Amino acid sequence: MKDTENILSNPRDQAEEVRALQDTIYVIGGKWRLPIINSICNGNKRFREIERSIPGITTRMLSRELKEMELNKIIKRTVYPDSPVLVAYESTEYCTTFGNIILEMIKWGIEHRKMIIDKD
Amino acid sequence: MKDTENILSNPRDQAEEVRALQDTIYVIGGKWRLPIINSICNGNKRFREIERSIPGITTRMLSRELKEMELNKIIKRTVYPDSPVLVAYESTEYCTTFGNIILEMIKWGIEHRKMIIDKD
DNA sequence: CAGAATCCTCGACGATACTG
DNA sequence: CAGTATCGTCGAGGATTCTG
Repeated sequence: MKDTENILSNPRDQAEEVRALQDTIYVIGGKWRLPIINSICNGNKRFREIERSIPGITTRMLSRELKEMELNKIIKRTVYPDSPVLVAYESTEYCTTFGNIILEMIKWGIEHRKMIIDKD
Repeated sequence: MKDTENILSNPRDQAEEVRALQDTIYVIGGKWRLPIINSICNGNKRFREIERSIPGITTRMLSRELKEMELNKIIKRTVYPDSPVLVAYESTEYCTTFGNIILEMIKWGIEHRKMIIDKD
């Protein structure tokens, strides 16, 4: 099984990797999923709080995404029926599995910004 | 500066992180960027070769993305003017900076698929 | 082989206003 | 506060055909 000429993993592995990559992109695709997950993982719980923590997002998009993410068990939504309606969003275990991806993306974004500045 | 009640980093850091995250999403957003980068980093060089390595992509999208990624110095395009036109795409250093993100996303995708199977 | 040209669809996303 | 309801746009992406 030696294949010194080819550094690459075999075609089957490659095919599996592309699929895995595409699956992931499908799940966390779009502009808002990851920022929302990140915000909630950072401890933001209230709707307006999350909203304010993500530049550019609208209530409509936040509402939509939260709803679907709740269905997919990515987050947990709890209503406390006190006087002023209180709702809290919290991360689930599932939610935390995105941690490394988010970390790497934040790292990249910071490095990228440095690069841009250096170039000017 | 002790703040034992708050595990979170301070608001300024959080704001920077969201921005970084959004920057990254902007750069690698869409269905095709990362799969293409991945394919090229895996050693695929020819147009049809890359195309075949990415399930679902059309020549139109591949063409569009490659063109823009060349402009952004994410990849390098070389034409060898031999008898049958030969073109080779190669990764640049810049291209490799996405490595960790892609790796984490592949990991996640593979784990995710396992989960789905176990649940059935 | 390596694409360009065309035409088209549809859904992600935005803006704004309103509700309990 | 925590959303819902409407309306609208625009561009990512798809399907197909054609070219050197």
